[in-house]
Amino acid sequence: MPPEELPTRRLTVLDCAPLLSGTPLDEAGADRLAAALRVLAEPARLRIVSLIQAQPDREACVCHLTEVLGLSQPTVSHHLRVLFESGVLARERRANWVYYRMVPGALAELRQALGESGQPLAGGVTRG
Amino acid sequence: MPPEELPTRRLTVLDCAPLLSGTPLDEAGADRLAAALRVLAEPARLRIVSLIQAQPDREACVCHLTEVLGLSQPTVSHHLRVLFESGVLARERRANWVYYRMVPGALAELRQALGESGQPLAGGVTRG
DNA sequence: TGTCAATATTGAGGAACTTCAATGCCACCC
DNA sequence: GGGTGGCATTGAAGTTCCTCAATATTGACA
Repeated sequence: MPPEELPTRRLTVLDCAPLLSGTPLDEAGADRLAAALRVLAEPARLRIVSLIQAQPDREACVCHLTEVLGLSQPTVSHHLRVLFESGVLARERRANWVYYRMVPGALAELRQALGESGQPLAGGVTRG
Repeated sequence: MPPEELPTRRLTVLDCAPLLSGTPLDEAGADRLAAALRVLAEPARLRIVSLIQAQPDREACVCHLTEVLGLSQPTVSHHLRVLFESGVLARERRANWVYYRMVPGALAELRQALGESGQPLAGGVTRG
């Protein structure tokens, strides 16, 4: 296995119409959006993203995350890989350590796909 | 562990207060948010929400959804149950048919949890 | 070159989930 | 009341996913 870093794959959620727009999702669009949501629909991965954002410099190394999460190092590495390959996190090696940080705009894409489309529905103003 | 500036000794998990300055998710919060995301992280359920929202009157009965989705009736019923019990959909029986429609604000809650522009993953989702 | 620390990968066990056939339940109509 | 149509539930098969032990890989350093 070559020691190269995997290329960052960006989310392609926005190729489909927002969830609450007038045009329904086709099968392919639903599959893509579901895959993007599945990346975050996991407690350990949510905590990883949250922990990274909570750092003063908005980045964290694997050892720190492993310590805080209380999971084994391979498990944390697995989740980081999922987050990296889905385009949520970026990584950079410095000496012995690998630092992960958020990819700007990755979550905003998901929020838009969930219906941030100017539709009046989700504003919560239509109550009673 | 990576080198830190001052103090020289590594902080333990309980000591690392400065590293967690942005109120990261605790375990329970991560579980709740992951459960809420898991409800939508499924192509069939995404299509159901999308199809309902695409109806002129913003509601659909099971038979119509079953027809469009190309899934068996028990499978569609199962997904509708998941969406209903998680608070995404509401249902109402009229004669022989059961109509499902969106619960206003259900998705807005999720979008907020994903970080309404700049505050990612803060706050909580109350539905499990 | 050899050793050590940090991270990645592999493989397996087990839990959770999707799906459908079969069946049960409920409302309507004769 | 009996029959029918629409929907819900049950049970099982197959798949996906999380997790960890074991192992491999990489970079730093003597």
